Amino acid sequence: VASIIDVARLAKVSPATVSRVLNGTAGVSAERAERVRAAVEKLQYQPFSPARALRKQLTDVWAVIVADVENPFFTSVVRGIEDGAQEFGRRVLLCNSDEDLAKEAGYIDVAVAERVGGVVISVASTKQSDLTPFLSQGIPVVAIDRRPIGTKVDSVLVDNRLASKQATEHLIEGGGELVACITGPKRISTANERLRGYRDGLEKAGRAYDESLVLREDFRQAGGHEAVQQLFAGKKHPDALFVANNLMTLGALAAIREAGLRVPEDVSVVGFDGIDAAGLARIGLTTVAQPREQLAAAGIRLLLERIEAGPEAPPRTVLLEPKLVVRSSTRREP
Amino acid sequence: VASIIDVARLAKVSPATVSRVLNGTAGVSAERAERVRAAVEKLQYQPFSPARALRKQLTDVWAVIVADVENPFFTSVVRGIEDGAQEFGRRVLLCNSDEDLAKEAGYIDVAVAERVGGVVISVASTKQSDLTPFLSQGIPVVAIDRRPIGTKVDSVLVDNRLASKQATEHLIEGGGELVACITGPKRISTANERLRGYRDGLEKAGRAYDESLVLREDFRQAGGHEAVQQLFAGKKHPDALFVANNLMTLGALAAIREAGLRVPEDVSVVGFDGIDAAGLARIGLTTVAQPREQLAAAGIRLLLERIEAGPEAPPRTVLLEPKLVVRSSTRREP
DNA sequence: GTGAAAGCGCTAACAC
DNA sequence: GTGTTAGCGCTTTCAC
Repeated sequence: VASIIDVARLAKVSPATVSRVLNGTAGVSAERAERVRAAVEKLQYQPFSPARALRKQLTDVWAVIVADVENPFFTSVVRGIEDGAQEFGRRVLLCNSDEDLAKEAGYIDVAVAERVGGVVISVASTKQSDLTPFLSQGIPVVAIDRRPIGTKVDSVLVDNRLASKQATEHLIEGGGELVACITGPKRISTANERLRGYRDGLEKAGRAYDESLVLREDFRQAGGHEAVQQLFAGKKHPDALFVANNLMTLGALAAIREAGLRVPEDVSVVGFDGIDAAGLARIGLTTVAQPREQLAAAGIRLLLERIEAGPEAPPRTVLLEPKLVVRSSTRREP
Repeated sequence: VASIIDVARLAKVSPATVSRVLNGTAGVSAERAERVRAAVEKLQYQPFSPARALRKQLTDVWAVIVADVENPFFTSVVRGIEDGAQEFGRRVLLCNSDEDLAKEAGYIDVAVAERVGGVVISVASTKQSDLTPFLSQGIPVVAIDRRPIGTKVDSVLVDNRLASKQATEHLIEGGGELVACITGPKRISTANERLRGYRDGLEKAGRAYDESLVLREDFRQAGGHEAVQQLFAGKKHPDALFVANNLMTLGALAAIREAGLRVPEDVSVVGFDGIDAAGLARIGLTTVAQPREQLAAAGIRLLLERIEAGPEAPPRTVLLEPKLVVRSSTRREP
């Protein structure tokens, strides 16, 4: 609990000099600097961040708000952001909104109260998430993965629509007669865009859109499981399936297996985002691979540029291209 | 960027009154309180945390330092801690040491500099991780999952040794003749304890300990993969395998599959900790299930009790019992 | 190159 | 109940 004054006293210099040595803000004679360093060492002095933050009206912490920390996609992106932040001497306050608007709003307040240096957020709801607190306080924000509407913020998004269209085409080309789609809730932009791409794919192939083959569930493993059960309980038995989320894909595959069906012989499956565990299964999963590292990297880049440019610069959007990786969970051209 | 003074001015009261209304620290007449709330709303006032922290010499943030954010075991525990922290109005600064001592030391410094209200840490190295900065600054710490030696801190640990012994016995009872073990680096206590339990299991069954059947690799997927390749490249081909980590188990199963071997017919496998993806594979994984929720809950409990009791109270250790869950990746009694 | 001093926004001790 | 005031630890003018 030593303060800068204790250090100054011990080193027989003024607090200002200690500050200068520690921050390298101005020249200090070698001899005195050495005394300061010795005193710091001796007292185990650690500058008290809140005092500095109060003085500078700014924290060297960034907040990362994600919709689900337990989703490997997000942890992977978070990890990338954290690594990047570290390079710039920034710490990361990780907040898990848990797909819950109220929790998200709470964390947004926290980030504002802390006057964090920047925010990277993957919103819980495209329409309802409210980013205006950041904008009104002049805190730089970057939205990633999910599109927030109603606020003009820098964004790093993925071309979900195109990739989903390709995934659907791939299923049809492989002989899929009845292609089903499992996607997420309406409040999540990625869920909608992926559904949109699925429709594009059907259209391109001249197939009719059949509502009974489309299910919306939570972006969780249980959701995928449930959806598959419902699909196969119905009259139409799809022979091809596009699952628009990584966790759901796990659930869907498990349910397919429980139903005694084979992949890809009975049902072709395309998932979304990589799942490490896919290698574990006997089947290699055909999937739309997300550019996780690029998401993190572009997020950091936009954030830094925003910090640099100030709030007046026009918002920018980076659109990344995911890629369909064909493995063995889908049938090839007949 | 409104401050408490702006609010006071607008509400025609003193800053102290505003503070009292916001914190409920003392009675304020209903009328004035209402004026204050209106002013807060009008100005979009958010108290500036660093100023409060400076005044109170304490942050309402907890730090959670984990060894690997990308490991589902840790994210699950982190999530539990975060949920618990929220209940007590605490935020969580998540730090990923990435199994790296230097990175960990950096985060420990940050946590000290922020004077966080408490720390939950899963150390990168049993022997080398240095928790003394917390103790010397009087910051409450709880170690979870991995045992830190050299410092007397509250700990929530799992009885790795016993569970591993049971896992090994199970493999032997199922007809395992040559039981191999893949574990982690020496610096990680859980790796050592699990190995120790494996030896206990062999001993109990009167089997000799064979060093060539024991491999240490990183606690990562690639490590498990590599280890299996090495094992089967050797002269002795084990017919039973205990993998002492969740990610490694994924790699090990993949490598076994690549080698054209069947589980459990050719190789019985027991993993450590649940892997959601196990349900996805054709095989249900027999595994030592970790009490993730209990780890988080006990961690929070010890932290709160430590905060309550102060630094002088004797450190406590909670030992949790993991449970062997038998599924279909192991052969049953012949 | 160095020190004295002011002040960041908040809370708590003190007066009334 | 309420306002006045001091001070938390730091950085940054401003003098010298």
